[in-house]
Amino acid sequence: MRTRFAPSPTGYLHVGGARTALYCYLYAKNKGGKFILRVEDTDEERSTEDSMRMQLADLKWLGYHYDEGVDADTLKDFGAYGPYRQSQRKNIYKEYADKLLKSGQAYYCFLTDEEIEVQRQASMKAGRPPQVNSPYRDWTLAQGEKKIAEGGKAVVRFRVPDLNREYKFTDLVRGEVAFPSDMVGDFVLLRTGGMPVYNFCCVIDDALMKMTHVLRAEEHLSNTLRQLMIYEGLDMKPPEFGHLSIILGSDRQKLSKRHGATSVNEYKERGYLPEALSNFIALLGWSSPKAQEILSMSEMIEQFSLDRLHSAAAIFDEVKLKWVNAQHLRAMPHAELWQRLTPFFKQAGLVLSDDPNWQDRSLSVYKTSMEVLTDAIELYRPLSLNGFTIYDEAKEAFAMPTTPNVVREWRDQLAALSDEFVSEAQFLAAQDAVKAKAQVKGKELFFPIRVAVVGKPHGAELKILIPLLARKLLIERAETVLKHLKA
RNA sequence: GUCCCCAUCGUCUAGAGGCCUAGGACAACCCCCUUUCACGGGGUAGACCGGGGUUCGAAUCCCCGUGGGGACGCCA
Repeated sequence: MRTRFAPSPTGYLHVGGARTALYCYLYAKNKGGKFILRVEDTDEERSTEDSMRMQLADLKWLGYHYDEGVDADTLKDFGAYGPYRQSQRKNIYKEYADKLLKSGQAYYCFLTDEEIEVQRQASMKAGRPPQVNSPYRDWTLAQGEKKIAEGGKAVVRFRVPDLNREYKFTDLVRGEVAFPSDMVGDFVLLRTGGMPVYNFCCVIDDALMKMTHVLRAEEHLSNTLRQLMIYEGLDMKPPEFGHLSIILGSDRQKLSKRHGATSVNEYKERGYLPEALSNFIALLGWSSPKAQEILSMSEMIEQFSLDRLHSAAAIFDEVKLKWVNAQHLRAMPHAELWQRLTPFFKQAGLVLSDDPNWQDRSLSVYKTSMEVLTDAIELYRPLSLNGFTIYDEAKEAFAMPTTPNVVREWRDQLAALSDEFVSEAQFLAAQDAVKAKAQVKGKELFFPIRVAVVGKPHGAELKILIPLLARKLLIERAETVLKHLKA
């Protein structure tokens, strides 16, 4: 049993593509089969190695490990059926195109774009599907070759058999599907430069790479007819096909840029966990037999089956994605969660304690207020060891005549303690002492202390924050505020 | 235009002729927990696109309509 994901490197990895990859991966792993990655880079204009690198990195981040394909880091092929980049398989396609040419199932066509366009318009007007009717269809191979030798530029077209019949196949997700054979006209196999076209190399590769199950996006459903014709022409056995419904935006249009983030990488940067993204997209068209909503990768592998695939299109709802992410976040061991958080802290310039114990303690406090990893940045900012800034809002507290005295008392209370950290009880006691000694209450008490802790009179609750800040640091901050007051 | 696919709460879905007074999850609303917020717990509201069949019986099967989507490239 072999499945494959075959992206074309013409941009970032889209969440729709990620879901296709995920289903292929889950299915292969569930069946103990192989999952293969093939790069469909036959569009020389749009394909870039950079895109390929990005997509492979995204796939790796998602954790969909393939057994054969192109390595994400070295970009080297691995596996027994390579090369895995179509651009490196041109000679193979040529060989099969020649076979079709020789057997009369394909022919050289010298039609120009303009001529084709005229035909297309005419067909449309006549209420027929816009098909090409090539005058070169009946040329012999020798005639075509002669014209090429004389400098003619030709594509290789498949000669669609004009027997009037239906092509039927059983779609893995849709059941029986039938196409009338006259639905398509003679289509291109090889471009003028000899580069093959999707429908052709897809067939050759799926056959040569011994694919047994092809799961792909719904937009390929009608391509299946052409591919079936090629399989037949080459006397090769087609794999099983399954066409996945597409993912829509909130306006029921195909999910695109204007709906917001569509690329896997964007979700990564926004602080989503790969396992949560996978969990969420899996549920867009598949359901757990146990009606489970939150699943780990291994649970998905275990429970995955084709018969629970849903054939209707689904809308991508970021609100639910967030919820799924929060669930995964909260279920994660603190040490691991901290690791995932680290790059975001670093990027935001926060310097936090490297004491695992402290990290664990802080996560117990903050974990439930985070939905995505990036939420942690603002949560942890007041705890940063390097980042004590006195904000503009603090001037309201500075304007109070009682403030210098309150801050001094606060510092003294801290200095009188001895532990590394100040407990909630100690803080409450210290606050009461300040209140008594400085003879203030309400705003006049809370604002200065708050400013001396977080640099502004508002924000997270002190009794939660204080126990996470080293006493030494609290004293330093109070001193800083005092200096600021004198100036 | 032609062909193909799809159609259950706002959203993701369960549902394979009686188990359906249509179940779950997100979101919404209410209550409880909590000195605030968040988490958590409990509850309320909310859907079978329409019309015809078939059947004792239809969300489930068939037909038509409507709506949505896709394909019709020297893109994939």
